[in-house]
Amino acid sequence: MTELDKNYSPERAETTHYERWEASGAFSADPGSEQEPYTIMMPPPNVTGSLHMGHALTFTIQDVLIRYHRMLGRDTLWQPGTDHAGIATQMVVERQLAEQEIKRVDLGREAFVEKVWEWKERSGGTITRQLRRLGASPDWPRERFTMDEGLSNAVRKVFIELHRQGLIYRDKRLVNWDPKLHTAISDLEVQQVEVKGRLWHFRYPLEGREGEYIVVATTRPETMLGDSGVAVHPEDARYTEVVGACCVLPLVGRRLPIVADEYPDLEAGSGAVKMTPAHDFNDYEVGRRHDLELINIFDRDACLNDNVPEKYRGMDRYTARQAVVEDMEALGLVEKVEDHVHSVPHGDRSGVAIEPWLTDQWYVDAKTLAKPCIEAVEQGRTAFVPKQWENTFFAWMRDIQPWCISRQLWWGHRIPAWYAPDGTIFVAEDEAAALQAAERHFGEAVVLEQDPDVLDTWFSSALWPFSTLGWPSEAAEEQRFLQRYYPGDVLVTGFDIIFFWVARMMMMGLHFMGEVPFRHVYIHALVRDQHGQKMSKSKGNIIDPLDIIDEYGCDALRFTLAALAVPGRDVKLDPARIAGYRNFATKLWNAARFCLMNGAAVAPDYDPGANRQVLNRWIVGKVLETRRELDSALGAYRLNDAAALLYHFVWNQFCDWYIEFAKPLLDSDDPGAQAETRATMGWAMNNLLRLLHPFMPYITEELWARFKQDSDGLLISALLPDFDAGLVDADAAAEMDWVIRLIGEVRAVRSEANVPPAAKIDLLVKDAGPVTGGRLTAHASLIQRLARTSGVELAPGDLPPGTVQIVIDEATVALPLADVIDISAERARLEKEIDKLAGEVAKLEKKLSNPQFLAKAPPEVVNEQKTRRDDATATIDRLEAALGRLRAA
RNA sequence: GGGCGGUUAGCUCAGUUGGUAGAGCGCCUGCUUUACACGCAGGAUGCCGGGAGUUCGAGUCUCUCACCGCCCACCA
Repeated sequence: MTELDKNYSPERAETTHYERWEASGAFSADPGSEQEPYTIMMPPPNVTGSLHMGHALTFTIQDVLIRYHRMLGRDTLWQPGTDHAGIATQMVVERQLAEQEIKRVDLGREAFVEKVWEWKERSGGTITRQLRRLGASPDWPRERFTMDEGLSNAVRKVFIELHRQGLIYRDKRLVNWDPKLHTAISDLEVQQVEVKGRLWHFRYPLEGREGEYIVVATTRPETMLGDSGVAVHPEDARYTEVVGACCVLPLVGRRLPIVADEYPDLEAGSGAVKMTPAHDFNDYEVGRRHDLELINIFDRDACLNDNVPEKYRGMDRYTARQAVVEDMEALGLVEKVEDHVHSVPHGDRSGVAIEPWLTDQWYVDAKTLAKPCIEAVEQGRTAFVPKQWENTFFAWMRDIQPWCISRQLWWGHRIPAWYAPDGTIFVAEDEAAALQAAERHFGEAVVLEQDPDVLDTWFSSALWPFSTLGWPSEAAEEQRFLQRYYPGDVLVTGFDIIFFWVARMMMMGLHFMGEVPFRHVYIHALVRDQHGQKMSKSKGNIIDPLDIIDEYGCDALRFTLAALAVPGRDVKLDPARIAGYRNFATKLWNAARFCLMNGAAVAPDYDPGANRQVLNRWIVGKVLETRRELDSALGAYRLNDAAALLYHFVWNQFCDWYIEFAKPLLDSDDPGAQAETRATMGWAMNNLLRLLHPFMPYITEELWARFKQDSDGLLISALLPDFDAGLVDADAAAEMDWVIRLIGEVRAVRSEANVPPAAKIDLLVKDAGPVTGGRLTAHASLIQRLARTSGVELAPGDLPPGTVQIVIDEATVALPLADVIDISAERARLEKEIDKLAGEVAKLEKKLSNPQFLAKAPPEVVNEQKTRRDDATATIDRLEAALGRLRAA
């Protein structure tokens, strides 16, 4: 056996095992397998991305689940890939070009897209390389990119189909326009930002009534240049008289009808609202009801266009705001100005205020597609974990708005629509098909122009669960793949993209595959810093997972994230915790080192059921029980419970007790016991490594080579041990628990009574409980070693006076310490213990004397309380007796 | 305005069907106990945010109040 170094070195393990895993084919799904498949669709990170803590959490969770199911023998598919991330990627490349003073428009569309592809080839692999550093084990040969040919086919096919079904349509309506990026964005890409602004109260002169005004309030004075009406509430007595009349728009001179509409709030502002239907979503609706004119006053940069008086043309919206206010003031038409805090919609990518703008865009009829999704979740065909997210999902889906899917960008899936000179639209697979359709339509060939826009990135992501599996290819192999791996078992993701992505995958999956895309949606939380602050560059509190891996090792990071991944709660990442789990890795390493130093190894003919030593029978049962508890924790996506379980088993059972107890047996001159213990220890380590592997793949793989049987390959491909109830020995467990308690008590006495550490003492045991007769002698060496005693014997008769006594259930153990210790300290210890128990007895007595309790509580609970009281009372008696004997000294 | 989550040991947090309050880190006291000081042994610390209710019994269920956080909508 090779000696191990004193400490585990993560770098070495992390640089050797990944390639071996990958080369072994362990990551790959096997469609020919007899085993049941287990599928996770990896949420494709942005191709521009680099690994942050949120990624580390989500991919660790997924990798734990995948490795665990792989070790259950399932045929696992973890489908990896990246997202082309339309706006994000286009911005990255534009920024790089800007450094060379090249502009996108100068390059032209084709050349620019070519540049983006070049960038992708050069730099797009960062995130997947970093995923490898995290130890993630997806099926890399199946890696997909949302702009791959196959996935692009899927996008076109879906677009064409939905269009044919009337579920995709072109419409002219107000959109969220990003004046910096020059594109429409969806409602979800809009962030509300609190802004300290002002509320200007303007006087609009009433037509034909000298000196009379209607006062309107606005936060955006510049939009008045596009006003086409004023609205008041029909029940607003202040204005009944002017409804139907007109006022005159200052600076412009336009006549504005005053209309009555339910929209204005009687309480707010002046009660009268200026209407700018072309630049405000609410005004747009009011305008439609009252046939108000739509006056578009902005160009695509949100600068004023020719529909405003000459002096304002070309100004940007903020300059215009100032100019309008000044001019209104000059006219004496500003009634008052108030400070006003309100939210202003901003583009989440550009960070500038979005402008509602009237344009032609493509929309998905989300309302229709959402219906089956709502039903599917109601019926539990897809279940959210934790369940409370279903409410969020329902709320959004039930009130869903049309989804604007066209983007005025160059990087993305070009919309498969062509326009004839007369505006007729032909949606088709490609230009040739469109031309053909046009020719049929017009009876002659016409020139077509393709829609210049691309699709929202989330459109292609919505197809991910089936487009990555080969849909819509008719090829037999891909059909079989799709059949086998759709729907997936679980989707693991953060709550922030439930709407962006989860909902849309549900829509597309149900519509095109006729079945939900996944059975479970496991929603994990955000990773925050140790004080609960969101990590952000501006706060400077970012913890980079790669730095953590360098400092503590990948396994420590993974184990930490798993241990903190409580369903439904945010993850607060405390570096002290990571160090703690790094220590855990070291502990495991040294336990293994001890095993090796003592010749522990898996013996080919070893049968755990044939163990004769109680200690060995005990640990075998414990290992298997741990396996079973691991199942129930992971089955409920409780990775934190699973991690805690393994941590405590390894440290507080295996290391603290089993290894310590094994020492005398390993030193023993009974060759049978020695051999059995070596073999059991090897078996236990072998299985512990399996249980830990999903969480700590590197260190376990590193150690595996030393604890596996020759025929075993890599740990990643090993199976978890089978649970066998026959190997769980309850008697052995009771016996070992008793011995552990005894040692604990002796240690406590020694410590509290200030017995010098080097002093060896004798133990006399009366009524040794489960450890009867010769069994006590069998454990004597364990007890001696761990409690630092010189001998352990059964007391022939009554316990002698002048001894310190320990009470464990029915047993009393005497330590002849009277001359070594501080008697008063010992007396205090016993009295304290008696007090504690007396308090408990009092509480139990009160409960047990309550007739209501006796009548209504279930009998087993009553009995339990009685037993507890009786035990405590008996223990008090023995403690009192011990106290008496101490006094007699 | 609508909804969700949180408030448990000094800190960060577990506590799944109501039935003796837990972990990690930190703290205190000991320890060259030949796997491990990234260690070992022992110890202290909680009216489980306030109030009310249901129940034989509430950290756990209901209502309410307070504070913190998040999501959605709106903000003329």
